[in-house]
Amino acid sequence: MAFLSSKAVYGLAAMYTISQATNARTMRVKEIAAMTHISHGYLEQLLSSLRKSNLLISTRGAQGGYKLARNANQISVLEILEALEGPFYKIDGNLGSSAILDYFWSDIEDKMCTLFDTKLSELYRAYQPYFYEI
Amino acid sequence: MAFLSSKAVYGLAAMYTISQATNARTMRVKEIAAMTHISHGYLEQLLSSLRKSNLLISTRGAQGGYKLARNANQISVLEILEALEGPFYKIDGNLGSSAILDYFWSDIEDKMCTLFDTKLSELYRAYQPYFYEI
DNA sequence: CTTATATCATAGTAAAATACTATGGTTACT
DNA sequence: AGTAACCATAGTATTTTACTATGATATAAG
Repeated sequence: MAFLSSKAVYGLAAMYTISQATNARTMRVKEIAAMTHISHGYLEQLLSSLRKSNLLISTRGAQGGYKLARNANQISVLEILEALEGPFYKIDGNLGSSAILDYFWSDIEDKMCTLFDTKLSELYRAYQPYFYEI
Repeated sequence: MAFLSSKAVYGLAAMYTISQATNARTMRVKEIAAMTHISHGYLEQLLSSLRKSNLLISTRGAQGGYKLARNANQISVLEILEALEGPFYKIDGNLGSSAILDYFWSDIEDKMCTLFDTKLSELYRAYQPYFYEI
């Protein structure tokens, strides 16, 4: 049971890569693809979705590319996931439902959102310490 | 983005229904299907998976049916989900990976497991209070 | 003004997963 | 023997996934 598609993992990898660009310079799809090992054509589609969700700004033509639309501390992982896979929801309707289970699932839904409420800028800070423990 | 399939929701609904049976009596698929509004044929498949994962015990023939294999306080929601959808994992391989993001995703994986580490017996107790608040 | 370099938009597609239905077999109580 | 249940497997329409392919459009540089 994969709880995420590669789209989500790719998307976060791309966003993280762009967020690490020096001086917030624009990065070309080709560069991002090389760094993340995501296929160029597919990556273009993902970045396009992220742009349409106002998480990225693009410049066309030579010397063009992508950069973050907002500061990395104002973009959450949840926003990235939802931009690529649509808003979080359990499943359609109240399948096999009972009131108790409806409360349980809606509680899970809330906690899932909380789980992914991490800002792009926090990733490096939060997980960097692990490197020194090994 | 549905973070769960109907299989998981159906499966928990069925397990919860069985757990609520008086005196731990066996319940027929037909009964469970009627109570949960899950198609009889499909439900049979789900219950079969749950039995193969040692969460249910079945009796064949007339007066047969299903009952919990263990006490409801020894069966977690996570076990039910994994019985139906296979073990939790992010996605295959290290797609678009960086060390930072690998740590992030494995952290998420742990937290997801914690999230679903609720026992069947706790569902009623944990969510019952909400009924009095409305 | 042309050319090279980018993104942008859309269509197609193979493979897998989902959510079932259908059919017949096996077991066990009466 | 008959009937009521679970058991096992196969089939299937629909949707999603993870791409590839093609060409259009915009912009900077020469």
